[in-house]
Amino acid sequence: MPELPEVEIVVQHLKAHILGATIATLAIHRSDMVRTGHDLIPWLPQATVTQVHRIGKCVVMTCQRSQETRYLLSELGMTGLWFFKANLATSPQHIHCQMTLSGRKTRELHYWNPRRFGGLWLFELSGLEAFMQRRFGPDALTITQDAFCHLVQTTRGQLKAFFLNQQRLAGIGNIYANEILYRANVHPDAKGHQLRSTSRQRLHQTMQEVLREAIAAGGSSIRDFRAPNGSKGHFQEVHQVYQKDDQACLHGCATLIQRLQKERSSFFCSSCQKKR
DNA sequence: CGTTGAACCTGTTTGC
DNA sequence: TGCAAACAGGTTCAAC
Repeated sequence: MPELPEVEIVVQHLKAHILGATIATLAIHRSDMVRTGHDLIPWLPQATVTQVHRIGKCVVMTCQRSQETRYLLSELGMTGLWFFKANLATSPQHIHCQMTLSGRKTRELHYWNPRRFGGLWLFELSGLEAFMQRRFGPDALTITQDAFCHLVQTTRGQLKAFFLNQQRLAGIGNIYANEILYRANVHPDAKGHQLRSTSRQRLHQTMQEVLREAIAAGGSSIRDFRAPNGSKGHFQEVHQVYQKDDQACLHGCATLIQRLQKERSSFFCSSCQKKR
């Protein structure tokens, strides 16, 4: 479910509500959701959350106790969310981790994830750095135009696949890949290295515009996505192509939006989106 | 090294 | 109505 804008919303809410809070208790209901660092679970109680930030589509909470620092990284997968109240989770049996907190108004945190894609990782600094290096390319929201254009130029495959590959560029998923390519007038099957320089630059500009607008709108709530307080995002209301197959292109041409492939489909306008 | 496609899981929607 | 198949925003891993 959550791509960069949704994870950013989750991080904003966590920052506002639990920064400076101390973890009082921690309960793991499904230990297989903890992918790495089981030995660090007993360390967490009495640690204070000193930082919350986003890496690609992951949420990282920095935890401090005495002079030691550890990191709780969570990946949300397709259906994962953090909630401030257990009753915000529509199926309580899929809450896999619960914390109680002290020192702030918000006293609970619940990790809910019905499909169980994603999970929790507990790291020391070296482990976190190795994980980041292995998994993530530069962040889509902050990458410079030059660095982005270089990535595109060195991509032999289709641009849609490039956007989904987190090792090349971190943060974009299927919704935003489709929306960005449409707004930039670039065909999803266009080969990266065949794109003209102006198209590469426009793609970078459009990508960051779309991401910023989506964050400002609270993200996209297609079916499950909710912020930790239960509120929905609104960016789905202005999606132009995602799941709009057979609807008229909004650029004013008479073409209908097409859908390519059954799963993780590309949605695009064959008149407006060019392969170069 | 870069790219592709199947596998992983549960819940909801679609179609017969 | 009931059941099965198709599909959903995610990553991983093997194979090319």
